[in-house]
Amino acid sequence: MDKHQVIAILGPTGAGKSELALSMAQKFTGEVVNCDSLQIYRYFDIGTAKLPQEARRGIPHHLIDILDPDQVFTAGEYARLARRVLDEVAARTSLPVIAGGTGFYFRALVDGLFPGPSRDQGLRDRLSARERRRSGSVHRLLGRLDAESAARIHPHDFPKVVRALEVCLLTRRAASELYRQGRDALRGYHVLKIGLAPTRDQLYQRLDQRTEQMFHGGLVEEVRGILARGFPASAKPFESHGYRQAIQLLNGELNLNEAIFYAQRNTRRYAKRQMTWFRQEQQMEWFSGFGDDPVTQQAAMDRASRFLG
RNA sequence: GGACGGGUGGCCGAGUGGCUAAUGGCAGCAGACUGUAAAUCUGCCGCCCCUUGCGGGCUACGGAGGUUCGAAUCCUCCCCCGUCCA
Repeated sequence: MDKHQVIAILGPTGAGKSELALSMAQKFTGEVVNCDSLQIYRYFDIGTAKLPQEARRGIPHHLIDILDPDQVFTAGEYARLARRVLDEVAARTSLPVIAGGTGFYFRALVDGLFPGPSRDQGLRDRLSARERRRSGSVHRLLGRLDAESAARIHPHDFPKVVRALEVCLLTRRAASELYRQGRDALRGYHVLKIGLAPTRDQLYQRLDQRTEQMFHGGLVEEVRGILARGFPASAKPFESHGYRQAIQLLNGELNLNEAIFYAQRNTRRYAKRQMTWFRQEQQMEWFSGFGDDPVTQQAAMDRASRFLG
């Protein structure tokens, strides 16, 4: 059975994924499929380093600007949408080029999630209330229902404790047991995973610069505009580095220098986490350097050619 | 010249006789991650040693002495920094 081909450009933020993906799509008549959990949102442009429409050289970009900032979105949701996009792109014999740094979304797309229930806000509210009453009680409850998950998840990691418990309560089975049933992996595609790995010093330097530029280039105004549209400061995407500090700046909790400092720091930490994540990703083909560097780009292009050829 | 305040591990900064290799933050390193993941969480972080568990050794709180069973913590002198008075 013949499979379609997909190229994925992965790596830490600021590594030049968007640029490389764009070049790839252009060269191999492809279309870019976003795999970034924040570029999914409308109006979040500057802080997410979203490629402006004018810079896309006419190449179609998918899964960007498809959600309002107050809409709840999940990895499962992403996987469903992305798979549909992949099928559509492939159907018109175009090459899907996935680009993004959200490793979890990418894994949900390619490896799949376990067949479990969706999130249940009501249940979560109740669990949160319970936790507030007695700290640690939710983890203890998980221990009774699913000792294996409880042992694996740190008691302090509340979000993960809640999800495991949610699965247990909704399915009346242990989450760890359900995990063993496997994941619904992507079928019908060969995926070439290209990882961008610039040196850390250079990456951090670029990130620091970029972050500062965001603040001088309208990030705060962008945030003000989003709020003016009626979206609450409590919206999920505002919890991300850069945006969080912009909100705090607007609230007078930070001055500009502090906001930049914290945004830079958190961005660096994020990049580090991404590297940790992608290091564990199977079958990655790593390229040193930035995706917008001609040498790196050429090397990646050559690899892609062999993959497609 | 005089009066105060201060010199602590890469940085900031607690600590004011033993429980202190020394709270905490920053920086750094490593890791986890199965439906809000740019989120959330964990570990290491003076040096060396059996990679053996709360193990052992060495060097550490400006410098040099001293008091003490024991000092980053007390005393003396010296050096440096800051503020003020001259």
